[in-house]
Amino acid sequence: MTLPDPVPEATIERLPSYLRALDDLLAHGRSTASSQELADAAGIQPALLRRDLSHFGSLGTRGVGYDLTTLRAELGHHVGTEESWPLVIVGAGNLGSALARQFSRPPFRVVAIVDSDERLHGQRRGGVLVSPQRELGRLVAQTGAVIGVIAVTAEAAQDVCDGLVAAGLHSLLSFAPVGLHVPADVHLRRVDLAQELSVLAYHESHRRTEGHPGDQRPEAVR
Amino acid sequence: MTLPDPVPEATIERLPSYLRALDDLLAHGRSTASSQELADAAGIQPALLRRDLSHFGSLGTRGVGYDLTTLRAELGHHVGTEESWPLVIVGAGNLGSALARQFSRPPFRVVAIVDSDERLHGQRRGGVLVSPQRELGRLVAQTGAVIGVIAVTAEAAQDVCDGLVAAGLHSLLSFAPVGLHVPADVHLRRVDLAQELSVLAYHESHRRTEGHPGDQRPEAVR
DNA sequence: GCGTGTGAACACCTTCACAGCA
DNA sequence: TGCTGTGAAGGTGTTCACACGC
Repeated sequence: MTLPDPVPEATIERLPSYLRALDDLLAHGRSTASSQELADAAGIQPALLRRDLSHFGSLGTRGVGYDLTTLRAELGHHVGTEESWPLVIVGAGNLGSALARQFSRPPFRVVAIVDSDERLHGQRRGGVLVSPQRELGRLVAQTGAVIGVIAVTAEAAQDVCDGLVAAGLHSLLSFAPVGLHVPADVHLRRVDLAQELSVLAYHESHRRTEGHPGDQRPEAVR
Repeated sequence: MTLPDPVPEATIERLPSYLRALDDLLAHGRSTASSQELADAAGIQPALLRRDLSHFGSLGTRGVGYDLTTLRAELGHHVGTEESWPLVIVGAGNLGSALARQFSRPPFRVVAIVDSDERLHGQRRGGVLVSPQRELGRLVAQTGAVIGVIAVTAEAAQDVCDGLVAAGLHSLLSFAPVGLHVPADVHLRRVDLAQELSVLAYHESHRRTEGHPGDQRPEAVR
């Protein structure tokens, strides 16, 4: 109705970069910018930025560029930066603890942390109490958490995932190094740190072996 | 020479999943498996797994499947799991500290951690001393680190990145929420935690708004 | 017969290049 | 004239479906 076509996933993934670029330019006192300038700030090609923005309507002015304040508001509205997103983190180990602090800034806030290790219960992580894992359902209902973060071992991950889905969550971010199964209406994203390192190791293994000098990619990465 | 075509990046990114699937099946006492079984274990389509493996030669046997030990050895060789990869981590904050522990398992090992905050110098993170950031070059040379991990603020990231490149590293993993610029022969991968959450927030924002029931994706995620 | 390996079709994403509007 | 918005082309990745070899 409001949007003509379904915004491509690849575009959605770039919106945070665009918001950062907009904030940067606004902080420098700019009020308008061309796709060229915005793309430079975001580290991509101008044509791609224009195509991405076009999915949200005609936000620019031909011959002029984009009004930064208007664009910022429009994109922010779509990403939901105006709202505040309550998170629940499962796992208060090294990673979970770091995430508890990392994720405690607008538009996100950590409203609950649970762990199966009862020695951690009652401790705080970034100001939030660690609760027993069996209270997960009650906590989600009570706090209204809408995004679940899975920071537990590969073995425990599927159970935790099922628990979060059963608690009514539809958006999950997993750091566990396993493929998780979720119902079709649940959005699951994975961050696999070991995988990232492995990809680098792969390329490093092949640097001298098959590294034709000059067949690499362009300079900027997002 | 040895490999006919350049292995697609997407394939390389799936190799860690395949290694995990292989280890799982081997741990269950299996010695052979079909692409169907392997794909199930990795959470993908059989055809995709066959296509991926085909880039490394004819590793299976028609009518039978794949020999798990052989395949494990072959893939491990390509990913470089036989070697041990020394990492240097820049930034000993919440995230850097968690990563120092997270990344201290084969085939990776943390050989150095640096931070610009001198109050952290001399402390330990997962058994490794935190050193002054200005010693980065010397430490890389001394320890032979080949992969650099950037766990600093967005503002400091480009400087740190330049420092790691100047120190001779060609493989970098950045957790800073900015687009970094590197020379063409450097492999840079980014993990943007805020971006992951933002994508979930985007979908959550649109769950009721435009959520046609039934236009979602299949069940497994890798 | 069975399951791999792969040509061909398909889907998605990015880049090019330019028409069209301020 | 200058820059957006976009049709068309190009590229990359995935799925289909079947010929081929064990």
